[in-house]
Amino acid sequence: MTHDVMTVLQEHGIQPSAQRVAVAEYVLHTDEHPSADTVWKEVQRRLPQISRATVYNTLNLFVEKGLLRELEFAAGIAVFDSNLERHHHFIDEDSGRIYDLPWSALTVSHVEKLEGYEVHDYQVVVRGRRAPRRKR
Amino acid sequence: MTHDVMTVLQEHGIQPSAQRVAVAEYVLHTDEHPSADTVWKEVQRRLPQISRATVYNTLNLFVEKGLLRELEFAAGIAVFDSNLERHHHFIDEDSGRIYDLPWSALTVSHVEKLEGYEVHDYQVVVRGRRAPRRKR
DNA sequence: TCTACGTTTAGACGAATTCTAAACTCGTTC
DNA sequence: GAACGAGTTTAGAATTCGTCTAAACGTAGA
Repeated sequence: MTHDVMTVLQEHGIQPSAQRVAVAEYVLHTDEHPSADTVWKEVQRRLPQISRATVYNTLNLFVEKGLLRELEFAAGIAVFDSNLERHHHFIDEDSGRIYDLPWSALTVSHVEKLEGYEVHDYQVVVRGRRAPRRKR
Repeated sequence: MTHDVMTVLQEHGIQPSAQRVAVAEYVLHTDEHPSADTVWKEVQRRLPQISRATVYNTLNLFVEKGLLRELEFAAGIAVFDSNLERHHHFIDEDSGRIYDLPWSALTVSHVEKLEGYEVHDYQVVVRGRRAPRRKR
């Protein structure tokens, strides 16, 4: 298991220190979606002396190296929307800006009958770049 | 314009103070999706003495009164995902927990040919409740 | 005018995250 | 094997976003 993780790190060009292995071990073997602080607390149970900064650095490194993804829609700050109609969202990867997409622009199938889930609402989050020279 | 906004506030049962009008004016007439702090900074340009707490209170009041929506996917904390395969997400409204939905569970149509946008990635974000008594 | 209630304010507070500078590790060179 | 240097980790300070508090303020109605 530990060995696996070391290989994965190396394959991504990450020097496998003890701390990084411990973080990777936790983060790659959970199907939860832990926050950075949760990762810190969990990893501390195995490696009590690990510092918070290391965990944050490591997670950011993993994201940078493609080992992990930061959840696209976890913006980190509260964002407000004066458009009360249902609509989807487009996130510009360059600027981080969020644009509205009309509800009718996209269609999602099967969403109401998801097995095991009671659906109250949904939307599509699209990421990319606003194409140049097009009227808005 | 100011008059418009005052009417809107009153229609939502909000006492229209100078500060609230200024916030409403900015927030209802932008198609950006400003963060609370951005709103504060913008409104300060018109009303330099306005305090941060007022802006936050006002925004929350507007959300409560249905004038504004807080963006559903702004989780407030960075969350990481070790599942690098494409997948959708389900957010449990009770617990705030995030679950993965297999990519094949949902289909989105028209997304690749969105006019004016260069699409790199997309996903569906579903909110609701996990249905009781179902195997995961 | 007086009262009462709602509103605004500055600043303290707290949580999440980043920054900084020093200390540590470890492989390489002399 | 001592000295070096690059990379890594550390504690704690700093920053940022957001909430809370208590006092001051404003204003509508008796």
